[in-house]
Amino acid sequence: MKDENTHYGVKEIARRANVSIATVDRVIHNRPGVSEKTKKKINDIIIELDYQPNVLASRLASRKIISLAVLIPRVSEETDFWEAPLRGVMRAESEIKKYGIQVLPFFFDLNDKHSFTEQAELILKKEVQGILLAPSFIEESRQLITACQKLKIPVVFIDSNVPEQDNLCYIGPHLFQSGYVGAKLLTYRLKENHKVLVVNISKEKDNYSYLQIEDGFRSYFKDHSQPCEIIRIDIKDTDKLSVTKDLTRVLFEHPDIEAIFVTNSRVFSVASFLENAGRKDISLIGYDFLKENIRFLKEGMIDFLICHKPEEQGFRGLMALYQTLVLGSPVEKVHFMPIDIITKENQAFYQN
Amino acid sequence: MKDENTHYGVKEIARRANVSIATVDRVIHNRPGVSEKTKKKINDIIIELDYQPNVLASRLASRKIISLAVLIPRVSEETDFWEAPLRGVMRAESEIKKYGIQVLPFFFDLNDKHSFTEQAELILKKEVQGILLAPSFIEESRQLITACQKLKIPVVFIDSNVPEQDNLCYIGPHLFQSGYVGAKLLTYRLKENHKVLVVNISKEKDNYSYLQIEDGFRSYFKDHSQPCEIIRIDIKDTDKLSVTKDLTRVLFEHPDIEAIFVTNSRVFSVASFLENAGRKDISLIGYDFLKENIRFLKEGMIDFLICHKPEEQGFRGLMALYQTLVLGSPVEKVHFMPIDIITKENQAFYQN
DNA sequence: CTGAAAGCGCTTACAG
DNA sequence: CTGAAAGCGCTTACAG
Repeated sequence: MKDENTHYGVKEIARRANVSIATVDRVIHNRPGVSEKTKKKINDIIIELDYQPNVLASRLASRKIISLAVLIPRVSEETDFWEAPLRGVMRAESEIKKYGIQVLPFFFDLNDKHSFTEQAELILKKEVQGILLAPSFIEESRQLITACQKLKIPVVFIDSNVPEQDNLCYIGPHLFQSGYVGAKLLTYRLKENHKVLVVNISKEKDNYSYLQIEDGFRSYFKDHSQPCEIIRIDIKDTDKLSVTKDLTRVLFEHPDIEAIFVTNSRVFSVASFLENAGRKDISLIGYDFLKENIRFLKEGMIDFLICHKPEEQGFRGLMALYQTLVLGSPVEKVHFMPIDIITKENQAFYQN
Repeated sequence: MKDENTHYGVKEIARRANVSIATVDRVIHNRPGVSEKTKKKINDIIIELDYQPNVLASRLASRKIISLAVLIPRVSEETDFWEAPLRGVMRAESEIKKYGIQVLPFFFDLNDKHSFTEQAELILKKEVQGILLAPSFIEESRQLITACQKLKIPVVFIDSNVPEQDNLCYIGPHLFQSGYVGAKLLTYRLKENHKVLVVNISKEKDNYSYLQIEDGFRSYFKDHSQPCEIIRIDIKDTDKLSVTKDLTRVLFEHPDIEAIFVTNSRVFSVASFLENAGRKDISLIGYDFLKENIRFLKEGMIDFLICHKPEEQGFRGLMALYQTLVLGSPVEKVHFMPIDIITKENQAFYQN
């Protein structure tokens, strides 16, 4: 019953090379203590036979546990966004723990750079084999990555990218294009005066993600030479009071604003404001599949949510580490997530 | 180094039950030849220890190959829709073939019921352990499923469901809601007279899928008591001539139609017609991420495509079989796919 | 009805 | 620099 599927194993390689399988094993894993000559002989046979290691057997025999660190923002009362990537990570872990893989989660505070550095140091002490990272703080992330480079620890980015960095890969949104899509959706809701407001609500001064989003947003109008007046506002504090105060002011100055585009997941606080202000005439678009956002989406206060599959980012991020570390197969350097459009009507079936 | 992760195996069960591991194995797999007494004893220990079998070891030791049949429509020149599910199936196979799983693909002709029955019989002869099925022909599918029930072969449906059938699960769209979303999207493009055309292009008389879609589509307007005149047309042949003829007629009778909703993936032929007829003023919505559709989407002839992740349907469908057959873990009876909204702007990042 | 033993394709000490 | 042997947690004949 030998079909074309005949796979040769270490035994056959050893037989052909006239060595023991222990030596074959050494060559396969690049372990020292093999003469160049036998090494070459074995490698040639490996190529000739197109040897594919049996991951099952390998993981079964090796009682080593591979530890992967995950460093992402802590879920705060302010937003439950980071629940989703964590869920994805956990799902990945439960799928691959049978291969002896263990996940060590670390969390930092999005309002505190120091907590990031702190956790990063903790990770380095743990001697993990790979890291999944949300590089929210660019400089601090750069430092961590430099350290990992020296230790040859692969790092995967999710949610946002730090370009020109020697990481394993990035799995997340194409922010520019995402803003572009946002603009397109917004045009569906424009009526006469074509005046829109872009809102960025964030305490973090160093988060440049929204710049790319806003860039894409503005580009849409440029590309389509649509006459559209864009007002913008930065709300530097995330609490209800600040949001209310700032929005009240801008809407007083520009009562003819037709639509609002929020560059991140805090669109719910704008929705809440509009609801209280009785401005249901203003269309609203923002980001992310948060519980609060969905509530306003269902109520009709939010017209569209754009979403980049945060759960899948976590899942795929961890699987990318697994792929290099265990399977030794290559991973794509950049993997953009889809730009999902969520409305009241299709939200029930959305998969993060 | 014994943390809470201590997992007991067959050896420990055997030791505690004072039997050999062969007997434990018999009980685990419900194989005959064990006295009720020892069976009970072993089962009790299994429960007490919360025994989790090691799939790796199990698949490694068992040299049995599990064969799964896939029965889906053949990719025709008319449409490449079924490429995607097949791709998903292949991707699943390459992930799990290391567990000794083999996929046997079978194809039928969507214009020929007989070819379905023929292939179904071939599958039954092959003695496969599971079937992934696109139940395009309802009666014929029912027959196949009845046969599988007797043989205790699990069957997974994708793309469309056959309700009240004892299959393992359904993985596919919620058609009603999908039509509902289509209607919502269409309203974005409506201007004055609110007159829309619903087009169903299909040779198959027995495909009821579009009825559910149309139902959802109409329900949207009912729910929102929007004044909207809905014209409908059935185009019974898929060739260009028929489509042109029928559409020319209906647009002559109703020159004030503002938007067209096509209930399936043949929206490209309507787009092609509109382009040639110079009716770029008419908005167009349809289904599926086909090459031709994307071309028209990019050109702006199609406004929205709705898509239900056909590749993922194939992938998940096969994985569902793997889950029951190999892992023995339960699968959800119905798994609805997201209702994805594709526009010119986000199409580049869409993942089928 | 039950068990001893070999084997799946690897890895891991240990010995030389 | 290299090999013989035991073992990972199961399954599979085979023998009784």
